[in-house]
Amino acid sequence: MSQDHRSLQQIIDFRLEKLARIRAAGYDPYPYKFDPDTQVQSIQETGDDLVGTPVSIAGRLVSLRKMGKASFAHIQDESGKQQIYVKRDDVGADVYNNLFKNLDIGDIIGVRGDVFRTKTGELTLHVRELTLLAKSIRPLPNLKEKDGQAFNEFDDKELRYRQRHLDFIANPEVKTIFRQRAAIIRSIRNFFDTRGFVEVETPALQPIYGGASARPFTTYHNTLEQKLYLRIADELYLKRLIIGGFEKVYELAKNFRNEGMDRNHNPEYTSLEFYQAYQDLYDMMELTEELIKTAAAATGKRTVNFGGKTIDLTMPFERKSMFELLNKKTGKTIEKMAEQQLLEYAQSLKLEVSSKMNYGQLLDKLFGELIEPDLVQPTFVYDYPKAISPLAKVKRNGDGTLVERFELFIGGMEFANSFSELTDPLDQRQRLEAQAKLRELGDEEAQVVDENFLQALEVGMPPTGGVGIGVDRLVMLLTEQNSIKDVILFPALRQI
RNA sequence: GACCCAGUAGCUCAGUCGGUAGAGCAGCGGCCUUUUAAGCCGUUGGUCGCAGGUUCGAUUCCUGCCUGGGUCACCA
Repeated sequence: MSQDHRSLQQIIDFRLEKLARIRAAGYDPYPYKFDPDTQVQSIQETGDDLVGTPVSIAGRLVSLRKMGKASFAHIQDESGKQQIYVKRDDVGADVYNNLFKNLDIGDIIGVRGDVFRTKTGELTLHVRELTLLAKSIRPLPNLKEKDGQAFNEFDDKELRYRQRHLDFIANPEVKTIFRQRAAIIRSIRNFFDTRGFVEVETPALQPIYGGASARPFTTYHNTLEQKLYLRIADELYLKRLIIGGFEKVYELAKNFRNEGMDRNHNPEYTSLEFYQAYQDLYDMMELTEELIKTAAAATGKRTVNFGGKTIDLTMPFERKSMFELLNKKTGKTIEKMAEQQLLEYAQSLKLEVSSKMNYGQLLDKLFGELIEPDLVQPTFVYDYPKAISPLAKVKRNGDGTLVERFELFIGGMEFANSFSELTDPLDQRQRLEAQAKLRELGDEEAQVVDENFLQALEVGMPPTGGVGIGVDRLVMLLTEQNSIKDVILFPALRQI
C-alpha cells in the first residue's frame, strides 16, 4: 500500500475508516454467503409482470445517488445493471445510517425487496433488506454513463490489460468476447468428440522441442538435473499416439514461442492440433472447413467484419495451389523458375531476400509478400516447397520438390497448417538432419533431430492427416477483434 | 529489432511560446425521502513516466532510459 500516492492513499484511508465504522456497528463486511434468487437481466426482461414481486439480487455497487434519507443506486451482476431504491424508513434507521451510508461505489451487496417502476419509468428494486457482501477499499475507474454512452470511459489499453478485473467491471461488454471464446472452444471439443476423436494431453515440458520452426523458452528441472523446453508444438507427441494405435486424436494446447509480440502474436497461445489415421491432406481440408464453419455457427455469425473487410463464412472455401496464385498475380510461370531465377525475380520486385535463402524460403517470401494479403475470403493454399516443410510427405505424382501441405488463409492471415504427415522414417531422418544443418548455419528456428520420435516412426506409422490451428486467431476472427490481446484474458506485458 | 505517437490528481483530459499546474468526475464536510452523467454549497488531493543536460529558473527545450500503442521485419 505504501507505493500508492497520497491522493489515492487518502481515498483508501477514508474507506478503511468506513470499514471500521461498519464493523463497530456490528455488521460483518466480509460475510460467507448470500443466495440471490434472480439475475438482474431477468428482472428487466420480465418487466411490469414483476412489479410487486419480491426478489433478491447481488452485485457490485456501480453508481450511488444519495438524497438524504433515501437513495438510488445501481448494482451490477454478471448479467447487467439494476437500479435499486433504498429508503431509511424501509430498511431501518440503523442499516441506513450505519451500514448504507458507509457504502462506496465498488462495494458488493445483496438486497431483497420488491420491484416497482419509478415516476421516470425505470424498473427498480425497492430494497427492504440490505446486506454488505464485500467492502471495497480501492476505488474503481469512473463508471458514469447515460443511455449506454459512457463518460470518462476506461479505455487506456495498458491499464485495461494490466488490471483486467477493472476492465470487466468498467466495460462489462468486454466479457462477451470471452464468453464467445468459451463457446467456440466448446464447439471445437464437441466437433471432435462427436466424430470419435480422443482428446489428449501431451507434455508442455519437453526435453527436446519440435514440430514447428520457432525459438523455444528454456527451463530447468532440479531433480532431473536437466534442461527442459516449453513446447512450441505438440505435433511429435500426437504422432506417437497415432503410431501407438490411437486413430483420431486432438489436443487444445498452450504453446510457447520465444519470439516477437504484436497484434497477432502472444508468447503463449492456444493451438488446436488434430490427427486422423488413414486420411490425407484433402480429407483434412474438408474437416478443417467443417470445423471452422461449426465454430462460426457457435457465435451465431454468418459473416464477420475483420480488418475492415467482410468475410463470408458460409460459402465454400477456395482451394488454390501456390503456383496458380503466384502465376496469376505475376503473369509469370513461377514453377519453371530455378532458385537463381527466383532470387533475381524477387530482387527485381525489391523484396528483402538474400542469396543465402534456399528455393523454398524464396518461394515462401514471394508468396507472403504478393499473395497472402489478398487472401481475404477463406482460401486453402496447397503445394508447398519441400525445403520449408520437413514434416510433410512429398507430393504424390510430382517431381519431388513439393509436399502435401496446405495453409488456410482468412483476412490475409494464416489460420491453419496441415500435412499429409511424413511417415517414411528414412525420409524423415534426412529432412530433420537437413534442418540440423540449417541450425549449424545459424538458423535459430530450424528444427532439431528428435531421436525418440524417429525411432517411433521406424516402428511404423499409418498414413495420417494432421492439422494445426491457431485458436486465438480463430477467436479474433469470429469475435471481430483485431488484436490478439483482446481475446486473451491476461496478455503478456512487461513487468513494471 | 527499426521507426512514429503517447505518458499531467484514483479515472477522463486541458495547459504552460521556460517562471514548479487546472477542469469534470470520484473523494471529504453539509443540505436533500422517486433520482438516474441527480442537484446545490464548501473543500482535500499532484516528485506533470524516470534520469541527466542547458538555464538564474525545466512539467515545458535537448539527450538517454522506462512503459504502452501503432507501423514494419519474423513467426501461428
